[in-house]
Amino acid sequence: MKPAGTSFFTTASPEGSTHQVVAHVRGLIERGQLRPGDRLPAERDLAGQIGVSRPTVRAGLRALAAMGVVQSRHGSGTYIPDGPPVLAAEPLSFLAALHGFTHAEMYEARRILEVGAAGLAAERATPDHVATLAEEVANLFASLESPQVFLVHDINFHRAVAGASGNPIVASLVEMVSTLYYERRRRTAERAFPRDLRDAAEAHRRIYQAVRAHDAEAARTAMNDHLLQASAYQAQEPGHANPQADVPVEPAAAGDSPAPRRARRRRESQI
Amino acid sequence: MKPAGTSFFTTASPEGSTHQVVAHVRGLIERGQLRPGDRLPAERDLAGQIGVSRPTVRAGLRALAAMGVVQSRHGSGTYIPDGPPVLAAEPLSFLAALHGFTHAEMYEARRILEVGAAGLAAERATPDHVATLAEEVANLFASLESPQVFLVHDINFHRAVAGASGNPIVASLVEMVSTLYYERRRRTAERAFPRDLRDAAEAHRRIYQAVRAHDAEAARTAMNDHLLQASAYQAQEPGHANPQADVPVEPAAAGDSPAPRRARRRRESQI
DNA sequence: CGCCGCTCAAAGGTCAGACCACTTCATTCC
DNA sequence: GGAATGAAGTGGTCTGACCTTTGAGCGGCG
Repeated sequence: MKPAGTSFFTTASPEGSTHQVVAHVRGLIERGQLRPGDRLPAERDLAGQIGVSRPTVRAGLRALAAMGVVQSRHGSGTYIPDGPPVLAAEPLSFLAALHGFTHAEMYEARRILEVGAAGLAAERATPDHVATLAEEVANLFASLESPQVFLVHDINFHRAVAGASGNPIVASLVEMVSTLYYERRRRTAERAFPRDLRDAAEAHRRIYQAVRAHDAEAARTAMNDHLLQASAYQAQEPGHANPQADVPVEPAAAGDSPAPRRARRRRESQI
Repeated sequence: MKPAGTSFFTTASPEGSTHQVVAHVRGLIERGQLRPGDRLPAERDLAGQIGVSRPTVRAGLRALAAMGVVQSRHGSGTYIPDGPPVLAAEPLSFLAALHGFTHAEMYEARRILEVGAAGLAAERATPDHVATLAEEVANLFASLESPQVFLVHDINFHRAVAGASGNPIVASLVEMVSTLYYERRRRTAERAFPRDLRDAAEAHRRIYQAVRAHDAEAARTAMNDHLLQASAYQAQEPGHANPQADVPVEPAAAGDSPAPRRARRRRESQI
């Protein structure tokens, strides 16, 4: 039996030592010693404070960075992001790739969130919010000739609605889900006809009017109709026109994949 | 190999070397070589494949683990979680701590999601789903005397509704948001009166009936009413009766001398 | 006097090698 | 045949070093 000298009471913590780092940072946040925009102590200092080595600190910070809690700047330090609350979209993106989420499902999730947000926005939008929405509607009508610019204001409008909901959690969720297909929309937007853009602009205007009138039910309906139509429009788009062509190639010849044996098929992927 | 020093464009990657690891794993996932339940190559092998050192691989895997994409088991390997898609709740929890999300906001976000999920469930629930819901309703009525057991079935019921929506993204979001206050509910549940539990069980039964009848509008309304009432019930609860006690005293806390040890006495601010 | 460029400390990023802790499974011994 | 035992294999952590980037201070040049 090897005595293993260093195991006196080192790993006495219930969880991994790296978890201590996350917990420590969490503690700093919860007791208000660390707020958005602040800089964390240097890794070497943090290691001394917590009582672990720097690699362990780095592991914890890496995890926090992946969650979007912190953000490292090479040569400068590690900071807590400033600005409005943001949830990282990458986890959802991975989940989509892993489980083969469909476009329809993503649009549906977005619809639920944005319809709810629109309802809240109608109930609580401040004059400032209303003004922002009005401006973006105007921008939409002003950019019917330029799909790329139109898309920017489209995104801005939906973001503004989420912001007008007054609920930062809802806004974060909307943003996270929306991020998933902005990339895709950027491609389809190029082929949009001005007439379609005009229809979309009109739909946004109806949403805006309902919010301005503080008519929650109308706002919800308008947002729902708008997203249903947008979903249908995207569904008939080419690009992913392989409804059942889900056979993902699988280079069976290559024998360099020793691990997975079974060849179960899964649903269409690609987010 | 590389004599370090001035890179002769070795690191052809635009981003940090650790990002390569994440991208590599993502590639494996997207080309179907890595699916839920599979085990990733060992860290040492992965390091060789990608061409980076093990610490770098570990950093990337740590990030993926924080996102919930992978899951390490000491001594066994790193796996891709099996089962239904799950979004990590920790990022949202940190965001709540950082920006001081209120309970009302969280309940509101949950309400939006679950009301939408209930509507979808009413449209698409299979007989199996309906049966599961019926069973959980029965369990609720059977556990009116035991708040702890009641809570378990309460959670199960809402999870089942989310699952019956047929949309895994919505289910993931519901789960993520719900996780935030299960902890809290566990504490308040202890003080619940049987009469309150009976009311709650009745509310669940109404939701179930609407889903079984495939009446989406009724399901939405029933879920909305239920969550509004639950929110009001929690709002009048004591426990977090420190509305403005979020001033975390002064940092007079003696420095962290050697090791924090078991200082589990942390204040559970919101959550 | 003032602006520009240089220098250097600080901080994050990466690498290398080693050892420990845990799992797993095949072997061996009752 | 079943249980104890041992050896690989794998993630977890540590030590220590070096590089790259950043940013601010400082000195030279105009």
